Order: sequence, then structure tokens, then C-alpha cells
Amino acid sequence: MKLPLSYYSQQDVLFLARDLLGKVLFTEINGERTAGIIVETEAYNGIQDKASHAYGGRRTNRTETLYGQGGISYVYLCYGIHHLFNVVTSVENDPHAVLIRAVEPLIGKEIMETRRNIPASKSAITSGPGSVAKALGINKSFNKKELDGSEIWIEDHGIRYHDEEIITSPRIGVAYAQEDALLPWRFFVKGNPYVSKPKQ
DNA sequence: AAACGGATTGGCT
DNA sequence: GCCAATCCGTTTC
Repeated sequence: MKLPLSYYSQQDVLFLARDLLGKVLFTEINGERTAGIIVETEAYNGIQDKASHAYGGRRTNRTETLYGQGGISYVYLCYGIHHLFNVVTSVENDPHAVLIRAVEPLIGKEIMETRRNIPASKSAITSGPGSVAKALGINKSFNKKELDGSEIWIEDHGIRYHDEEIITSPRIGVAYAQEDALLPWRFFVKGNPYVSKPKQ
């Protein structure tokens, strides 16, 4: 049921960003299980990608996680407030990652409501990367965790989207990446209400 | 040593 | 629509 770690060693991060749509992301914290269907992702393509934290081969305490073997989580703090969850992919020393930007709640909706303090009837509950992490209880303690463990993992429930149901667009909030900001490396499910709605 | 700005969100105008 | 919240790696003095 859980995707094996070998799934994440695929070296084409664009393929995986698209393939992760429809997969189900789980967390279990103190016996509280929550899960959501991934409906929006972005690919961050290693040392050649100006939008990546690992651009130019940068290695810091924060980015060290990205250089690990595919199949671990990369969680960092954005704007000092929001935890953003990424799936590290490819092989060791090839710092590729997929940012999970939105999920459709599947299991543990009441727990998500408590964590987010908004009703599950509102799509904002898991829309946007900061909201996903908060709803699933993901914080910095999840950084570098293997994605086939008992606290966080991803399952294949056989949900498949046709090509025409998947939209690609430029990534969000990466204007600083200059020409790389225009690359169509964001993937989302057409019409899904949980897909984030940036102001751009 | 200090300033800057970001893979964002939600509350107030 | 605007803006504050507020941590941390990077840049600049």
C-alpha cells in the first residue's frame, strides 16, 4: 500500500511531480491519522534551477536534506511562520524535490478542522502549501523523515487523472528566479476546489 | 554585525 | 486589496 522508497529515486523530478497527483499523503501523530489526495505540486529541479534552495550547489544546514537519497521529507520554515512540505526525489547528491501545494481531505477531517480552526466545508482547509502542512500536523520535526515510516507516508489508491485533467503552469511566488520563474513546473488537477488560488 | 527578503497566509480596510 | 507576522540563510557594511 505504501509507496516504496524506490519510487522516489526516479531521476526525472517533472515526471514525479505529475505522477504524485492522485497519490494519498498520510500522517499519524499520537494515534491521530489524517490523509489527503495530492492535487497540486511543483517541481524544484536541483542545482540548475534558480528557484531551488539548492541552486548552484548551495549546501547549508537547511538545504542538506535536499542532497539525501530520494524518499525523505524536506520541511522548512517560510516567512518565519509557515512550514512547507516537500518530497525529496532522485539519488543522493542530486537535490531534486516536489513541493506539495494542495491536497483534498480524505481521512481525519475533524482533526484537520481542529488544527486549522476552520470548518472542513471550506476548501481553504488544505489549499496552499502552508495550509497543507498545518492540516496534516507537519512541522520541522518531520524534516528528513523517510516516507515509508509510521509517521508520514504516501499511498497509491489507484486514483488516476487523464492528461487533459492535469494543468501545468509557472510556479507560484518564484519571481526572484528570473527566467526560471516562467518554466511550467507547477501541476494541478483541473477544477479541483482545493487547488490554491494565488493572486498573480 | 546588521539588514534583507522569501516556494505564505489571514485579518482588517 | 494591503499588510503584518517573524525565522533564517544570504548579502552587505
